[in-house]
Amino acid sequence: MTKRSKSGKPCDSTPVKLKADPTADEFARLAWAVAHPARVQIVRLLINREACVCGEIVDCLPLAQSTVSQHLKILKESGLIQGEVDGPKVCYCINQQRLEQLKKLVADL
Amino acid sequence: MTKRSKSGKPCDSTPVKLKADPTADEFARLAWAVAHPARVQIVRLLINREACVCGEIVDCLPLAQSTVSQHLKILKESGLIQGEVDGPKVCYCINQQRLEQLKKLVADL
DNA sequence: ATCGTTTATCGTAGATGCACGATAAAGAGG
DNA sequence: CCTCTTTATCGTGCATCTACGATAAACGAT
Repeated sequence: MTKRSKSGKPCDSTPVKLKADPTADEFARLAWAVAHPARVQIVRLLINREACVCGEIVDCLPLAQSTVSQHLKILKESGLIQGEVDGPKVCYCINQQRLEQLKKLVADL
Repeated sequence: MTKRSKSGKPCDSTPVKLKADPTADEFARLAWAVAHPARVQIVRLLINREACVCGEIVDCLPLAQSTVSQHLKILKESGLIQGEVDGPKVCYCINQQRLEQLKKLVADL
């Protein structure tokens, strides 16, 4: 039942159910954040600092302002980006730490 | 005239919309494939075990066989895994090339 | 205070995802 | 032939995503 170091079988058929893996959940959460073309483009825009204010991002995408705002909210909830209020505008930027976490999770696959 | 004239052709700047980015679409496609905890676990399982028949994967997850089969189908359609028929069973394995593509896309963010 | 700008949220409609059980399809073996 | 095993697919219910326009909220400027 516990981990065993069998040395013979190439395909160990230990019938162990994978428990709810917090790492898998976190992975899925981050992956899901960038699982839409618009969100990928937003993330890239912010990484390259080609845009940061919400309005600029809206102008770069062929989507309505409300739709972009929804995508920004999803990205913000995932932790990948964060917004800072600047007067009536909101300036978004990448959360580098979170981005690195995503990169590490994928690289360690 | 709150809106920019569209009937006439002023030389005013058209906002630079991002063209449909095939890379972003591809990125989103691959990210979507691993945007669910069960699929993350399946991918990890296949990476660590080299190959597994469908039944073993089902035994490892707290999901119905039909549900697992759906997840396998999604992963297969993304190209991340591939299945090989072996008698009545189907042996799944990672598509290393596709996995590397995902890693590169994320690493190059 | 009022106006104009900027952004978030609401409400809605259609599409899709996810889970399950039931059933079909394919092959091995008696 | 029939039966068992294994996997894929079907059908369904429920939830969520995605898109939009309309509206609210926050803020600077007049």
